[in-house]
Amino acid sequence: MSKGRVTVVDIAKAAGVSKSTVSLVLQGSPLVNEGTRTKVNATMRELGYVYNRGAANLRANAKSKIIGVVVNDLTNTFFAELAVGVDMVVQSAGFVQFLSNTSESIDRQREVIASMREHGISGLIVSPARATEAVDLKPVVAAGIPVVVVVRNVPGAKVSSIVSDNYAGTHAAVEHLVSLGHQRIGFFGGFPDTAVFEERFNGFRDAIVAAGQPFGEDLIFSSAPSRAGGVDAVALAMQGINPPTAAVCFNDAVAFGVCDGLRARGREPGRDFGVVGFDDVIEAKTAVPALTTVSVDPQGMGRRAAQLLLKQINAGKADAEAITTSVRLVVRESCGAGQNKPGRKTA
Amino acid sequence: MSKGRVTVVDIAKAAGVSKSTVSLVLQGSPLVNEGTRTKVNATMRELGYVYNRGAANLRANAKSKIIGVVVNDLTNTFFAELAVGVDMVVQSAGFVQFLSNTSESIDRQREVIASMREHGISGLIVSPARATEAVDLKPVVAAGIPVVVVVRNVPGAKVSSIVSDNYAGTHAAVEHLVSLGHQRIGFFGGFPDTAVFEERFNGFRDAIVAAGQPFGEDLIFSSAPSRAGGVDAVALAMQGINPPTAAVCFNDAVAFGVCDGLRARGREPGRDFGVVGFDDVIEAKTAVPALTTVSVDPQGMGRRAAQLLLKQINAGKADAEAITTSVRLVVRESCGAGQNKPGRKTA
DNA sequence: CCTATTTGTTGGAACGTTCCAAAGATGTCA
DNA sequence: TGACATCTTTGGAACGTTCCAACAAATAGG
Repeated sequence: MSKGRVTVVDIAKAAGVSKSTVSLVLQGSPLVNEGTRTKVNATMRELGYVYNRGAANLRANAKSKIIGVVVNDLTNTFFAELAVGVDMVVQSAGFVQFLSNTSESIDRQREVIASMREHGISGLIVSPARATEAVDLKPVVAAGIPVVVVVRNVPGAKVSSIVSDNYAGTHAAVEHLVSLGHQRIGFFGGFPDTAVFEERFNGFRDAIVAAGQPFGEDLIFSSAPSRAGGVDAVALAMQGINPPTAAVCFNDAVAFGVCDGLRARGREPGRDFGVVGFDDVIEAKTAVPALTTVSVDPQGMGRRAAQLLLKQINAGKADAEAITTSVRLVVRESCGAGQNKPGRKTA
Repeated sequence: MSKGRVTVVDIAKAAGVSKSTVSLVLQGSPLVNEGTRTKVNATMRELGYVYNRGAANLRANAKSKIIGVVVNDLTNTFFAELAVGVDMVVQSAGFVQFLSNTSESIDRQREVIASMREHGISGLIVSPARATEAVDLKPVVAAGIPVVVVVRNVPGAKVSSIVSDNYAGTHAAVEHLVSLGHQRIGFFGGFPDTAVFEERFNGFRDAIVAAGQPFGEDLIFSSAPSRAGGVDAVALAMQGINPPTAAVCFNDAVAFGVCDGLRARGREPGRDFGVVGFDDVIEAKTAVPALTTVSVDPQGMGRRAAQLLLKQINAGKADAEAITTSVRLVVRESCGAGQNKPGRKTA
């Protein structure tokens, strides 16, 4: 087993050429004679040669073909999809992905980023843990490693970012509910300590005002941004004196929880109460009722992030680029508008 | 930026010692003088030194501290959780995780495994893509790299495996439904082309027979192992002449789909029809009704897999070990047994 | 026949670490 | 004082690759 691995020198010796020639073959150089090439290739196959990228990366200017991906919560479908999107393009560009999960722990995040640097990543995609600050990314960008943050922005960091148009999303959601005749729409779920919350909430508030409806604190039902949180938010909302008739939710998880909570109270989402989510996770279209939601396409976002990163890696230098991806309201059934159902298809 | 990175020699020069001493400090050797150590450490911090693992791994006998993780479908919560479990223990053992998603593509799987080998992983955990054969893992184990397969077994491969006790799981599910008085129980979802299906199905069939109930092909409602598939299975089941009154589902995704399908037909899962899932994904406990299911704890499974792998890595040699993790029926509401639950609604 | 040019091939140095054998200090004992 | 032991430090050789400069052989142009 641990008897020395097969190296280029072994191949060279066996094939009767020099290690330089083997190296040339390895890189598909046009300089080598066709006959030599096939002979070397045959020998490699025969001896079971495995390329040693570590050794190759050692050379001064070598690029490592490793890109680091850090997500804050892999168990959330949204981020898992994001990672899959990244993996797709990264993989087909011949790179490989170092993926780590931080579980929203900023210490963990620091550790994994440090570890990734030691392994010589040539680019980093990170969906930052809560409370991530510019200083956390500073050393990486100082080392000239391109960084792309996704989903959540990091204020003050000179890095590229790809976030969805949160403001426009909730704005559109409110407009739609208003057009269905709702007079009292609440904002359900999430905690007001993140940039994402702020953006989504602002879109909500401005749209309410723009529709000429009264806006007040009593329309906000804060809770954990999870399914369980959605249940809590409904409980909160329904005990009020003048409960809302529709909810714009912080994300799809909350929206599902809101549906659960409504049913537990004998009210059917879509028929008795309008529910709109945010993210368009895969379950959204198969749930009953199918969830009306703001579509974000996490996988596409992952792909875009990876493309942007690869572009920067190849360009050699990384000018910070801030992209907000446009979102789209996907009308299904949970808002109560699903009458004319037959053809609403998503890409 | 790309002006040469800081190396041990730079540190050595700046601190007035030899590179060997710096190396000793790096490894926390007790041989170095306390004063020297602090001076070197200070210099490292000052110059912004980053350890180069690639170079270190180059030495003949070096262990890479990288472990590869390959999953067949990261967008499925089950596997995402599994990956998180692995990450946890791997991370805290000072290793780092190379994670890749194969999307059930065997070609992709071959590629990523090859790529991982080139990066010198010192262990591999894989949840094999469908139709993976022993030969796909052969080169890896031949290279003396410990391999642990999870979730799905690979027949004939001389590697360790951790799979859940599928047979016992569905067996227990049936027993429970029988104890609730069901006389006609169906097996919903999944395609009979995988070992997992076979095991779960066998547990189901044997339990039906053991309960003295008639077993026939008309109790099987095959479909995609997804939420959408669950809806299809219900459609299939309900058009029969003598439809079942309860379902043991291939997995939780199917079970959720079955609930959706039932509702779409005006029947309430838990009250009018018993539903039992398999996996116990996170959503299972918060769904309405909460899903009765066979708990597999994917995260725990990931942790165990990682522990086993690390053990083998440290032991130097890997004796194949086949572990089946025990499962547990978690009784919630969807089976109709939740009578004594405080919040239960009847009409 | 001599010089260029093209086509393949090649040794050796370099990359950043670890590890070994050995060497300087310093102290201890007889 | 000499012989040892202990503590700390140190050059240099590896590890498996890439790349450069050089070279051999064959072809072409004058």
